Amino acid sequence: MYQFAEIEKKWQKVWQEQGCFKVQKMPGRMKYYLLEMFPYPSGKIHMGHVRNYTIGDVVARFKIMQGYQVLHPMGFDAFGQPAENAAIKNNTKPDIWTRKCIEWMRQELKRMGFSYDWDREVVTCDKEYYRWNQWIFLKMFERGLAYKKASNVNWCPACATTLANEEVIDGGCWRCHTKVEQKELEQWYLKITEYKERLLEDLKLLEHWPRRVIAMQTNWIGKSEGVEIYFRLQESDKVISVFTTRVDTIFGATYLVLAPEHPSVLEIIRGKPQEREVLKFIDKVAKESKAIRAAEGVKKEGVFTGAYAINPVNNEVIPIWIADYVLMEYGTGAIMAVPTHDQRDFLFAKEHRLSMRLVIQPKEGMRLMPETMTAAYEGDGVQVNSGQFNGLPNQEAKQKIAAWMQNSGIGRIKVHWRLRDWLISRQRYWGTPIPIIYCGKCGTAPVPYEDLPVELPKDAPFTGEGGSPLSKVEEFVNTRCPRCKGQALRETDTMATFFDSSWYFLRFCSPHFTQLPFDIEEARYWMPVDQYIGGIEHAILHLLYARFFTKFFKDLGLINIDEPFRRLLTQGMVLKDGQVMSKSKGNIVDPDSIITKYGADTLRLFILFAAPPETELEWDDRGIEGAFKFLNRVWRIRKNLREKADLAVLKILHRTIKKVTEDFQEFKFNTAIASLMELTNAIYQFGADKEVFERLVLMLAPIAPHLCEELWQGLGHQESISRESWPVYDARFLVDETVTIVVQVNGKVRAKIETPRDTGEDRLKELILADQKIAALLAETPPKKFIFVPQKLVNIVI
RNA sequence: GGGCAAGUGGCGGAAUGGCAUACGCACGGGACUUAAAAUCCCGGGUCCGCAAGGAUGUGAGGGUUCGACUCCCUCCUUGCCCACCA
Repeated sequence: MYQFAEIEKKWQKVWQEQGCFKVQKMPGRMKYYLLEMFPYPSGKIHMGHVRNYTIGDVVARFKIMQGYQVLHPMGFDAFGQPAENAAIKNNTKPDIWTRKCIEWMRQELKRMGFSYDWDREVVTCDKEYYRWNQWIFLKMFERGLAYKKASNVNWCPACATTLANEEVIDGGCWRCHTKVEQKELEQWYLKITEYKERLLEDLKLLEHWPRRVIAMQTNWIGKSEGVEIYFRLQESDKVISVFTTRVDTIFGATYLVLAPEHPSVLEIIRGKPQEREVLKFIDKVAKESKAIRAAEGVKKEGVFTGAYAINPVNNEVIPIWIADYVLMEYGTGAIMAVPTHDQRDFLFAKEHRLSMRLVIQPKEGMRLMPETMTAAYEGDGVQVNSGQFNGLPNQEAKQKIAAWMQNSGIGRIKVHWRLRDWLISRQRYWGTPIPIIYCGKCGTAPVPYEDLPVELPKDAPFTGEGGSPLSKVEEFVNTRCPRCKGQALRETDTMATFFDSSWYFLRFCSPHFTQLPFDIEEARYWMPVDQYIGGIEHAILHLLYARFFTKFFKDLGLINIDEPFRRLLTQGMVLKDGQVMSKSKGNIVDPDSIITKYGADTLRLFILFAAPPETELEWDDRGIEGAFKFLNRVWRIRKNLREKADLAVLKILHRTIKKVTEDFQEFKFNTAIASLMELTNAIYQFGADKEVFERLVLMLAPIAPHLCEELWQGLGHQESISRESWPVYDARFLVDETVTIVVQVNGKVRAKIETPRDTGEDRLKELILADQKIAALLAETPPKKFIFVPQKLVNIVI
């Protein structure tokens, strides 16, 4: 058994003392920026971190050996609510608690042997970092991209703070799952919608992103093309606009439905007999939160308003209803209902006995009739009951109707987006103060750049409930107006922490730069990130925000790239007994205890070997034993080297170099390790000389760096193995003089014959027919056809 | 309801049009040992057979092909994301 504890400690010290992984830009040399999503400093690393960072570390070390300048930094996403909660619980301060956690985590990361340039560490709660959050905010404010508005916002009562749309999951808070309420508040927003076209369009540039992440972002941005249609009221000139993506069904609109919150509702019902009933219904819906409205799903309640509108395409008079299934947040808050071709409208119409008209007849199958339909027909077909558009395929009619409506002024072709502006105000203490001052005389004023940072006070009386903690710190709140120098008040909300992580990858390029968020020259060299690695849970929020910030920096002229992350790898989760490791399930395996028992190299090896990076990984205590056994097996080779290696082993060696190099490039670590194991098995069978063994050690080094450093030194080398060149294969060893030809009869393997490589088809045929087994099979039924796959296979059809 | 993945031995997984189950775990056998552990070597899809060998086999059913885990169609199951989105 090799002494992993000693060896690992020894080499970690050497790496640190020699500054092995410090990196500087070197113009003219190929760079490689490898980034793993930085952690929230919870205090302990978990297997998810181990997996994420091990994958990254292997790639970083591999690229260094291939001769790249590799930027591989690490930092801490240190602001956020858990620090406040922990501080309350442990009767300490978020600052102290966070710094202690960072200290522990840094030690654990070092114990894993990761090749970070620790000189570049970035901690977001340092004022040298968050001052640039404030700087960025002010730049956005100047350009109208940061603005304050009052609106109904998502409010988590447990966290006592607002939430972005992106942070509401199934109607609950993304962090504590408490039911989210709606609250009218004045809050700061970032105008991400200004960038919606580019955020959508540039997804096309991301060829090396997982398709599903692209799909999720596309979905989230939610572009839909349709027509806004103007319906005039029967009794006045007032107009109700509706948005539809199915303008081909406009002739089938038999009523309108407004959201209960629609601003026109009160006017429409005024003085009507239905007024009282409608008000009652609105009141009832208002009490229900959005989450409940969505959750109850199928139930579609509504009432008639007593008013009528005119369908502009055929001047038909149709009733106006209000219903809870129409949402004010989407479209215009009003819809045209086409019960025959929309399932929700169909259910509602059946329930309230509203009329239906078929306008699209399927091309094949039964002819539909509204009276006998049991569900809406949402597929394609041919227009009927649609005036001059009758007989057209509906997809074609869609284009023509839209153009016609636009020309006659009864509608307008319009694009609707689902993406909303990003709410960044948080009523919490542990975050970046928003650099804004309110003056009674001058109004809202940005903090002058020279006054940055607006420092977060060390002390604030926070309890986790009621209002922004900073509002209670008088020396923070009270200030002077930058314009009139009179008494003024500071903004007391802090920024959402997703702001911090939206540009940290740029800060890593020049972490100590004092003139700007980052040094333009450094960023020009290092950016974009060549490979980004992290969890799928950030597929929307973080990655969308980071893309937004990058485009903003481009507009500021600070960088000249459109997208921050060239390639993205989303690693799978680590499971135990088929479930995600979690405290509540009690199935956590602590990386620390594994390192103590087997060493970091074994842990690294196992986590790469057990599954491909993108799939879920099932933790297996016995599997880790196997990984440990393999490393010991490699360790023992050093004592049994021969003078000269067997040709068989050389062939396998060169095949392995080819395979491992290719696999590393594609992040197929599990199969790369499998071939290293095969090579090891071959060495046990045939023996190896020093050169063969050295190349095995070089290939294993990115995976098990400590063990390989020790072996490398033992083989007589002075330099760290991490700076050695990656081995190259010699193609001459890959070619054999003879090949094994698989002989199939009707697709079934019946024989294998060994022949010289260059055997011609005629000669091969002779050899095959001479084979006893094949001859026996062909005796009864003569062959119809021979199919030759050169140097591989022959299939005989009989 | 929409979108995207995935389904292969007892288990993790390999093979993406050409020998299904590489590599590892677990299991069985052997060597070494007084013995055990460790180590080294060998064997394992399933069914029939002492064996040689044969049949069968990648969620189910169909198709394309000389040949399909791989491509196409239908269905089932599981996971993830979005969702009264008009």
